Amino acid sequence: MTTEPANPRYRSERSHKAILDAALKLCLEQGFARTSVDAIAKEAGVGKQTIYRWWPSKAAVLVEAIDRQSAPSIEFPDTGDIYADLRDQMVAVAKYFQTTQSSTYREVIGAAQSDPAAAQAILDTLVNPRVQGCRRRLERAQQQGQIRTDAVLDDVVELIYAPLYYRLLLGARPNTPSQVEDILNLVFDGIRPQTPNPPSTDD
Amino acid sequence: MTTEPANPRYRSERSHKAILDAALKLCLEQGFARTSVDAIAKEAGVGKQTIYRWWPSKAAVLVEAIDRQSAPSIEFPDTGDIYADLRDQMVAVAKYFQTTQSSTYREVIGAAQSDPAAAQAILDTLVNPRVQGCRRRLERAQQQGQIRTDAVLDDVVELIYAPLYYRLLLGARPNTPSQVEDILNLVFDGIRPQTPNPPSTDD
Amino acid sequence: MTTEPANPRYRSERSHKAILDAALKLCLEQGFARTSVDAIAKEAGVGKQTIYRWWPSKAAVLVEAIDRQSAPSIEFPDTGDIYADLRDQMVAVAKYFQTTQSSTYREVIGAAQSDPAAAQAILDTLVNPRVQGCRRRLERAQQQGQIRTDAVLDDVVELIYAPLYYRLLLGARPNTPSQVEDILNLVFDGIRPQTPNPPSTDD
Amino acid sequence: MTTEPANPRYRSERSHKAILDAALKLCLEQGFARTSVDAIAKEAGVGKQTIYRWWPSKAAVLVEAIDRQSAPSIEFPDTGDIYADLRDQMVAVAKYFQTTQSSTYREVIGAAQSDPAAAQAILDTLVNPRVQGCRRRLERAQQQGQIRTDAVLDDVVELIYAPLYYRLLLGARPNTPSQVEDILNLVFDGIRPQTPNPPSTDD
DNA sequence: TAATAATCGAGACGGTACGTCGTGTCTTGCT
DNA sequence: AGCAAGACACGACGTACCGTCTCGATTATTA
Repeated sequence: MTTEPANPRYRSERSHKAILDAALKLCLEQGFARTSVDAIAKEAGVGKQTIYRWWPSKAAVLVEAIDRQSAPSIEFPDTGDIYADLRDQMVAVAKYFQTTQSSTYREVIGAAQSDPAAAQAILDTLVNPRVQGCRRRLERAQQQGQIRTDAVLDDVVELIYAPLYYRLLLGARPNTPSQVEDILNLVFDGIRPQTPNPPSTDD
Repeated sequence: MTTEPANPRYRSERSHKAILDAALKLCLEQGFARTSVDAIAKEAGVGKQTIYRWWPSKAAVLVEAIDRQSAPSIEFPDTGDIYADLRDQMVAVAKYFQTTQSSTYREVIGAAQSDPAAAQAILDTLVNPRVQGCRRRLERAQQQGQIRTDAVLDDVVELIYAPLYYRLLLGARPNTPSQVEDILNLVFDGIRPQTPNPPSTDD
Repeated sequence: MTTEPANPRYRSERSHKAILDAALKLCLEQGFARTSVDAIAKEAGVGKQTIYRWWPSKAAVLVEAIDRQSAPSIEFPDTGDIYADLRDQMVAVAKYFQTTQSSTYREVIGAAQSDPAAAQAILDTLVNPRVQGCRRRLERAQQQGQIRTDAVLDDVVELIYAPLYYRLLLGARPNTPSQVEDILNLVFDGIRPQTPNPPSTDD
Repeated sequence: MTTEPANPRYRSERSHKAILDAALKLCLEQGFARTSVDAIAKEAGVGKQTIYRWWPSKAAVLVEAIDRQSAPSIEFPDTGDIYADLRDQMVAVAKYFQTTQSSTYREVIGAAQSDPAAAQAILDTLVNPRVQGCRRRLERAQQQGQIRTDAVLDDVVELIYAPLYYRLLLGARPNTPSQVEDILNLVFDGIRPQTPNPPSTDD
């Protein structure tokens, strides 16, 4: 795990799990900001020192907890239809971003703005693995001719995920499935007017 | 600012400005998280009460301070070329997001993840005015036929701004001018392969 | 009060008193060592900071509290009979040293062994005023010819008080009134054998 | 030492000594209060458990360590002149009480105010053996007519030692050889005015 | 011009949480 | 099998801030 020290000489597996569970539970109940390390320790039946021994901060605990919780759903689908796969994945993310649970993720990203180590942990543990999954799926699609060959895929990944995070973190508009689809259509077809030159075009 | 009262009488004007200046200065020097209300009050030569009289939180102070600082650059350019205008504006934003000053903005957005009132202030004061400026510019471009008529402009605005915020807040990659241009090209042309020949589907 | 800072710009008299009362109460109930600053603060309905603002340590709080409690009994009696006065005072001290309350005093002296500031406060606040009272009484007695003129009174004071503290702090034997009287007789008459016959010294 | 088990087998002898040495060394360097059991264990190259196996507390360790250190000087001199012997012994104690090493002893007595077991160990191990030595010397002197026959020797011992401890633990005045002698003269001759002439009473 | 009222600086207040240290017990794995 | 090394639950430490509440001094208005 990213946020662990190099040398877990030995750690109590029971305590480890109890800490992650307690952290998630309390954040769900009262929010990340209102959840103190003391409270996590008490809820987990653990000494505060044990938390500080294995994680550098409250945020780091929750990065690992969130990761463990969401690890199963990490794989990107591949049905052969890149549009459908992207849509399904984005809708799944959008739905998660609408849940109460994701508030914890949101607040952890917020805390990471003042905590470079936490920011790095988020990237390494939560964001990049999923981004890479998306990228690999895009690569296959590009090889199959479903995506322009000149598209820089790292940019494409960002273009797809960025609106979801924008809405999550700025809160201007909620992440709804229909808007996800609107965004995806724009990403596929662009905003340039349909080429006025005679030989053209889709709808 | 949203939370200001009707009658800032007496000595208030001087204090008001001193608070905003002190807040920006301290955040620049040591970051938002390490800047306490006490410290702002002391730096501004002001009683703590005076700060709480006008703003509900430290974040709210900085929303106003950042707004005052960036107010001049709020207008969206209109040279007639929507691509060039978007590129110039995005590059300007990207450059700002690379500065040290923007760290304060970044941290304030972070704090807002646990502070709905601050989140609303950010939207109302900092984000929405600029978003609306962008939207109005896009409307003119759409009327001039530079953008597809079926594009939903609110979505387009998000698609343009989201990657900038994504990089600001997730920190995966820096906001460089060249990447801004790559993104903009994707937004304009989409990722779907060119289909010059009318009858087509891939696979 | 000795242990207060020079500049009590203003302090809440209510809190001040509540802290001293709470400290004495908790020490009486569970002993000085088992009484934490947190507990005193909670019992007094006071913030911990308020304690640390006015006293450098838990021991300093209790020095002041004990002083306030015992201030009334500070005066040394003067009936004209120095022996009787010393006996009465010593017996009073011995009785106090046998009470549960004095355990707090005892433990505070114990803590002062590792805390020079507390040691000084004990001397200045609790010990020296009483020692001076005793000394002044001895001076009057010496002038009245009830005490040898060549006796160094500072030493006499110590000789009188020391056995009381010795028993208090070493705990070899309890401070009983009868032993007090034995000691006092020794102090008055010395241990040298009576030498009524003019020519005498033992080898 | 009181708390030692019956069978210190295996590697224990080396560890036992290392613990006592480490404890004394650390207390000398940084004081008893700032010396933790962990630190002693580390310094001695010993597991913490090994310390707790043999002693009930840090104070108990130091009682034994101090005892071992001062055991050689336990015997009371007997030159035949009780005054000279007492003076020599008291001066020796006074000198020791002025050394840095005695700070450890002082602090251990301090800690014992909140630790009855330690208090008992101090009495049994350090104080009573020396007190008994003094008492036995006084007995001989009394039999030789150098001390009043009606003097209760247990009280006399206390009267002699108490001022030394009073100064050690209260710290009002330092333990100097000359003051020791003043005290001793008072103990021998008392404070009552000389009444050499048969017919006499004070005022 | 003096008296009165308001506004503010300074900072004390009751609290909560922090991250560290020390305690005495328990666990692991080396020797 | 015995021990060092140190993880563990626990509890206290002293500090930093929070947001509220005095307290006086200074200012502005009214008498």
